[in-house]
Parts: sequence; C-alpha cells; structure tokens
Amino acid sequence: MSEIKIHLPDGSSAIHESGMAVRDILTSWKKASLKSAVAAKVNGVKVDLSFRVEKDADLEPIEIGSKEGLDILRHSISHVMAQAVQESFAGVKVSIGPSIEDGFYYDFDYSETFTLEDLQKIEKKMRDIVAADLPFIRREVSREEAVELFRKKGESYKVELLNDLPEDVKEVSLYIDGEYVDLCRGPHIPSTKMIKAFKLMNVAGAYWRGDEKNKMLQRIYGTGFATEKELKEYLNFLEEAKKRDHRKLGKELDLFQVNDEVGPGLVIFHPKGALLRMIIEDWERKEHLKRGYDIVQGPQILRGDLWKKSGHFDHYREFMYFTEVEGQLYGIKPMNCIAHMMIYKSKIRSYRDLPLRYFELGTVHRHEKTGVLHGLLRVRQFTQDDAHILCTPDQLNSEIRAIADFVGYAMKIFGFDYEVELSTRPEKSIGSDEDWEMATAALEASLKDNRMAYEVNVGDGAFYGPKIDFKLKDALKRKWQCATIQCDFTLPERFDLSYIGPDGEKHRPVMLHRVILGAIERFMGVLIEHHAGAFPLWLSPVQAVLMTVTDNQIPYGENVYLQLLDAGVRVERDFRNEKLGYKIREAQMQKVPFMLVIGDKEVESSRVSPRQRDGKNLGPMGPDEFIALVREKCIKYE
RNA sequence: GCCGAUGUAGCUCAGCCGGUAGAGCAAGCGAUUCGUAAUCGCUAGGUCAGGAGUUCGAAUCUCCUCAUCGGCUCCA
Repeated sequence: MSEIKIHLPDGSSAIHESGMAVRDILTSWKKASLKSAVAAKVNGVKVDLSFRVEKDADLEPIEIGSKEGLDILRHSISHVMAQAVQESFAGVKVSIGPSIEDGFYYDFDYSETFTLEDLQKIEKKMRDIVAADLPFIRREVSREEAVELFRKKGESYKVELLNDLPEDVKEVSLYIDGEYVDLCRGPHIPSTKMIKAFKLMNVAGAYWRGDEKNKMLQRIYGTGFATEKELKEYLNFLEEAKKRDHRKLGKELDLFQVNDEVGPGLVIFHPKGALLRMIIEDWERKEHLKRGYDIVQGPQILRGDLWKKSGHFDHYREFMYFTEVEGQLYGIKPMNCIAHMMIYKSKIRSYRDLPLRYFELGTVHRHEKTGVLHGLLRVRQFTQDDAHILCTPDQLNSEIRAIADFVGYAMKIFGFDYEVELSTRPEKSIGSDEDWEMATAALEASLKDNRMAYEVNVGDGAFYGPKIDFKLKDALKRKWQCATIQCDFTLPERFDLSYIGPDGEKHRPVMLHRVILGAIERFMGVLIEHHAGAFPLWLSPVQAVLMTVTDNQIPYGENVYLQLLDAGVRVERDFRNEKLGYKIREAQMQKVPFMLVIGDKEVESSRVSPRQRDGKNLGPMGPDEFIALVREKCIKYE
C-alpha cells in the first residue's frame, strides 16, 4: 500500500495510506474539525467525507457554517424532503431540487395539489428521516444503468435529465439515503442526523426546466440552517421584511393606491406619495441640468408607422397599447426614444454639437402580463428618468463613464448598494453582428476602465442593443433593476440620423439609452422598503407636525405654521383636542421626522420644542432656528 | 399568460357542519383642555369582489369573471 502526502489548510501536512477516507484524514488532523465539516475539498474539488484520497492532495474541510457548507446542507435537506414526499404520497415524480439563496426547493409532478397541511405532514416525515440517522451513500454507475433504474421507478424527469447529458458523460453519481435514490452530483452531508434546523415555507407552481411551454410542476420551497438560532433569525428577518413591504407602508402612510376599478398595474398617488415623487423628480431635473443634459418632452402617443420604423411594432408589440384616431393607428409609447430621435433629426447636426443629451421624465405604458404586476415595483404605467445620448463613436466611452459616475452618485445620495450586470445579445433582436460586438465591447471597456465589478448576463440585452444593469435589493432581498445603460447602433440607422464630421462628410451617431433611478414608481417602492417608510428629512413628504398641548396655543401655532410654510418646510398641523401623547403616537406611526410641541411655555418664549422621530428631545428653539436646522440637513441629503 | 391560495365596514380581522353579519382601530357627535407612543361615552358603517347556479333559505356549497398574494415565465 503506497503512501500519500496530504496538505492541510493550516499549512501542515500529513502522510497517510493511499485510499484513506477524507473523514479519517480529518479526524487524525483535528478531531474537532469533523463535527462541523459537511464535506471537503480535495484539490479544490468538492467531495463527500467518505471520499477516498488516492494521491497526494490539498485537503480542506467545508464547514457547515460557511456558504458552501450551507449550500450542501440545504441540498441534502431537499433530498430528505423529496424522500419524505415520495414516502407520503404515492405516484409523485421528482424532478430537480437545488439549494438557492435563502434555502432550497424541489419540484414535483403530482396529480393532487399539495396543501399547507401537506407541508406539515411532509415536515413531520422529514423529522423522522433525520432522527433515523440515514447515511448519504454515493454510488457511481454507468449512464445506462442509471437510465434503467429511473425508468423502472417511473421517474421520467430523471430519465430526461440523463438523456440530455453531454455524450462524453459515461458515468453518473447516485445518492442513496434509506430507500431513496436520487440522481445527483453531490456532495452531500454524511448523514441525515446532521440536519438540525429546517422549515418548509410554501408551495408554488414552476415550469419544468423553467420553460413556459413545459408542464407546470409543484415546487415546495424550504429553508435550512446549521442551527435553530440561525433559522429563527431568518424567520425574524422575513417578519421584519413583511413590515417593510412597500404595499403595506404605502397604505399606512397614505402614499398611493392601486385600485381594481381603475385597473391593475395603474398607480394613483395620494398627496404624500405625489409629494415624495415631486421631490425625487426635482432632484433629477437639477442633477441632469448640472451634467449637461437638455430637458425635453415628447407626446404620449405616436403614429403606428413610426413604431414600425423603429422595430417596436415587430419586436415589442405584445407590450404596447394601440389606439385609432381618425382612421390612423397610434401607439401609446412604451419607451421615450422615438421623440428624442425626432428632435435630433429636426436639423442638421455637426460633430461640434455632440454629444447631445436629451432628458425626459417620460411616462410610458407597457402591457405587462397580469401575473407579474407587483405594487409599485412592476406596473403598467410608469415614468422613467430617461435620457438618450447621441454621440460620436469616439465619445462613447467617456459618456458611459459619466453615466456610471452619475449612477454611483445617485445611489450614494439615496443610500443604496447595487450590483452591476452586463447583458448581451438576446435571441430576438435586430442589428448586425458587428454593431452588437462593438456596442458590447464599448460597455465592457467602460466597466473595466471604471474598475467596476460586474457579472455577464448572456442573452439578456434589449432587442436593439446590449446593456449595463444596476440592481438594487428590496426588503426581501429580491433584486430590482433600476439604472440601466443601453448601447444602440440600430435606431440611428433606422432613422437615418447623421452629423457632419470634420471631414465635411455625413456620419452616423451612436445612441445611448439610459436611466438613473429607472422607473420612478419602482424606485419609490424600493426606497420605501429601504427606509421602512422612515424617509430621511430631505425626502419626507411631511417633515414636521406642529402639535398644541391645549386649545390655548392654537393662535400662536397658526403663526408658526405660516412661518414654516413660507420657509418651505413641509409642515402639518395637529391642533385637535387630543392629548399630546396621542398626537405624538400618531405622528410617530406616520414616521414624521420632527414633532414640534407647543405648550404655554413655548408660546410665552416664542419657541417650539422639536422632538425627533427617534424619541430625542431637542429642547426649545425659535422657529427660525428650526428652519435653519431643516435647511442644513436637507442640503446634506440627511 | 401559467400553478396554487385569498377576496367580509376606511384599516386589521372573526364568522364551525347553509338559517339573510360581528370585534378592535379609524370616522361623526358629546364630554374632557389633559406636556412627549392610545382620555371617556354615544352614534353611524357592509348587495359579504362581481355574475350565474343548487336550495324553502347562500358570506358559507358549485361554476364563471375580475382583482390581490406567493411563485414560474417575462421585465424598468
């Protein structure tokens, strides 16, 4: 028997017999390491603890507390769930069951629908399996053998998966725990006993292989953690997130409504919501003018022919609303670009005019499928902070960089973290290969120049060009695309845009589509959740509520009210005949940043006593002093 | 669009196996004038999402439509 040399993560090495199991090597290294290890990496490849090491190797345990460890744990729990489902319900076919960001799921094909009571039953069964301490045993078999096995079991989805494997795959691995066999790459935890904390969350429909042409399966979502404590923390997080839901807060803070009678996906902004929106839009206009944009405004409906010319009629029609006026077809705009093109075309342009940056808070309509609508985050009418930049190919890079800077600045002001993605050519698209390559390269180059970390999203571009997407997260950690930069060589071509170059010849400009906050509605939704409705002072629709202790202070209160209004403070009065505590509670629940208390003392000294939303009392001060305080904070975007 | 769940007063919700609706908060009125998260009392409020059916009788059972929620697919 030959000897092998194992390098361990602490820098030490050990000599063992070839063929020794990872479990035993780890035990002889550090006994304790086996308690928390769910699997291991041998030369960087994830393996089970039962894996036998044949040659010299680097060995590293995968801890249950690590991200990779948690993934493996959850994946194993999904197997246990599938096992429990099969043992509890006859005729269930399994398909796939991976771990995901916050847990795991498994998709089943079953004639009956799973109910919430069924989930409890499944959970109970799972606990039995966990208690039985069943080892996960890996078996490698030939592809044919696996096909035969699953065919016999009637597991047609597994057979389909096997048949679709690349031809050079000759062997596949199975994992067996108790009676249950699953096709799986692994690795898995050594035994079901290692599962300490899990919970099944909900059932939902999901298409087989994510394709809407395929059969819809039933997906059971669950989550699992290394410890009960972490599971509890996660469940608490979900509770907290629910409280932050912008749809709930939108109602509580009286910001907006989405009403059946009006139509799905159509938002009505109430006074406070409209005010918040106005504050954001004012900020936008100011920042765009600062950066050399021109503010423009296009019409809401444009002739059908124009949409045919732009390619929207062929590629975007299913999302568009149309109307007929005097026998002419008109399309309600789903995007703002067309009018901006017409502005460019309104006269001859010189290279000296470029870049031209047209900005519009443009309201668009898109016929989104009913099932995707979601509060403010996915609607059918929305307003984009949209701009189209027409420039020479040489200017492309610096323009993209300037936009990326702008996005970074905006995210800092509003306090968001974000992720960046580069999306490439989709199947359904227009334009030449060269243009797509050039556009994609330009976007990528500017990301690299700016040293921005990004992921590539293959085939996720717009139909007219590739794009850079900036994604924000909502309270439930769902990612929402807000800012985006899209490079477009096609529309300038279709609309025959040109400029006269230094050589006196006509040239074709390049167009960038871009938004900074994206859709104002969506951005507001994410903003509400981000702040849990407690907006910073500069964004708060109501910055202060004046409240009298008794009716005696009303005349003075009216005076202060006018003074604050005149100074531009967004202030409300609560002069009702209620106790102070009641008024404070109400303002507190409305998350108003300042409550200005007026009692006899304040009247006598011509002052107000501000109480902050966090409960801190600032002590009496003159109204002008309070005005100065508000102004100072707003300038600093606090 | 697809799968599943849900839809009762302005809001949050109760209403078991069918016998024509109830609570708290909010609202209106009255009392109280009370200094940092809820003063007390009274009053009013609903074609039980909409439509059709079963039944002597439907919020409750069946079907259809609409909307919402959780996902899938798609997207700002």
